[in-house]
Amino acid sequence: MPTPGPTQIRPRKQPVQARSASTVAALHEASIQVLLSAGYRKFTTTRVAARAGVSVGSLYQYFPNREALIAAVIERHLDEMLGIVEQRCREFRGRALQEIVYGLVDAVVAAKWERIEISRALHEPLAEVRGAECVHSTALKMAAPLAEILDSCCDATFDDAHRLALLIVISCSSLMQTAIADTTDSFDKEILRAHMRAMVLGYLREMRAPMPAGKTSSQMPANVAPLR
Amino acid sequence: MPTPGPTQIRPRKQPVQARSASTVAALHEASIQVLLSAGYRKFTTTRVAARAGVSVGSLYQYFPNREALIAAVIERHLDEMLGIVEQRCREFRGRALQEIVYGLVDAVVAAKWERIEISRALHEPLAEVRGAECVHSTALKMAAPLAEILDSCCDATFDDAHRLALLIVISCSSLMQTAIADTTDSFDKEILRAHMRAMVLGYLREMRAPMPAGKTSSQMPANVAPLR
DNA sequence: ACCTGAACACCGTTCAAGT
DNA sequence: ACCTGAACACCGTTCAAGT
Repeated sequence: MPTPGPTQIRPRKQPVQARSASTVAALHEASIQVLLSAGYRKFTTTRVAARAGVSVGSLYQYFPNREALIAAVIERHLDEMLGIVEQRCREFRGRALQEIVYGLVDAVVAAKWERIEISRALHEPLAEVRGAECVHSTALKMAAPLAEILDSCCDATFDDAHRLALLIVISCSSLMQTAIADTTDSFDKEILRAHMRAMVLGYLREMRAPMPAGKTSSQMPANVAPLR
Repeated sequence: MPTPGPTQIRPRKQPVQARSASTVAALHEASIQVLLSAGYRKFTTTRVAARAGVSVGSLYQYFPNREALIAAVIERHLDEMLGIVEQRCREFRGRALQEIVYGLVDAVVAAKWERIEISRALHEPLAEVRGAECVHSTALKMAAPLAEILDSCCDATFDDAHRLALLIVISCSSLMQTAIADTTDSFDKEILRAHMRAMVLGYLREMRAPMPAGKTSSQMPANVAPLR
């Protein structure tokens, strides 16, 4: 007999029929709606199921528990942010350090503010176990292209670019998240953008390795065509 | 009759007899023990009350709800961190920028790591509404002495030191919190300390105002006696 | 293959009854 | 003044019964 093991932590069945696929889609959509309209405190399996127009039992057929449900929303959101970073990293490849930093910071801040409602609603679950895992794995995925673009930079060199990249990603993410969650609005978008630019640039300038031959410092951004 | 209003959101009575004072102390202690031994997921009013050796009813006589209970632990922890910052700010008054930054970063990182267990356990509640409020008000309280020491710096000048200070506090706090909550240990204490030094120093160098007459740049730390 | 909803265990909070 | 603990409402999760 094939794998008679207990049904324990299996990530639940995948939808195979049409109606079940639409059930999953409805649950996804309902999750976001409940989050936006009621907030995480009222993010209840019964409430989400009701909003999706299905029974709780159906919900548990596709999501093993409440955390997995919220994790789905988190993952979608973080994947969007990852996409922005990856795209901008391709665009700014080979440019000067300041251009790279400004371009990336601006893109990320803009993207985050476009999703400010959902970002706010996700603040609490992001700190829970499952959410923190998603955050960490996304940070690792973002650090890769960022490390690459740092290495491609035409006017600076770094030792251990990957570690620098990871720290920048974590630092900027947590800063933006805290700023967005702050209901007193101590930092608006423009102020945060300006300070994040200075913080990342200042950090990288502090950390850059002595220039080797072949890279020219303090020059015009070399005429390297951006990738594709 | 004096204030016949409803008993709604009153922060509960203060202990006036000896036994009730000890009940509050026991609840405080039990909260920390439950948090450390069972984690926030199992931080239950019934569990805390049982651990403290009192009934749930007693708990609700002094804490209006579960959030207020965890908030008490959060506040104590953040107050300790605030104390460290205030003390170090007094010690490093008038020193050079790099000395100030290194001294403060080192002190804060060391203090946080001495409380790493409770810091980890508090990661989730820190993101909840009540916790975020505590974090924000503590950040404001920390920014004040930090702004002052930045203004006292003997080899750099800043416009709007308070805003810089607030952003540094928020940035460093959230970075440390994320690093500590990370169970995969991507950043150990020493690495984080080194990077935080560079990040804060780089940021401030990027943000410093042009030197006015009267402050000397790139000098030995002027022989200014630290306060008291 | 998928859906339903009653049922169970557990938790936050209250309140009448005690000392 | 303070404590107790049963009671209530609500939530996460399961599972026998359906189509």
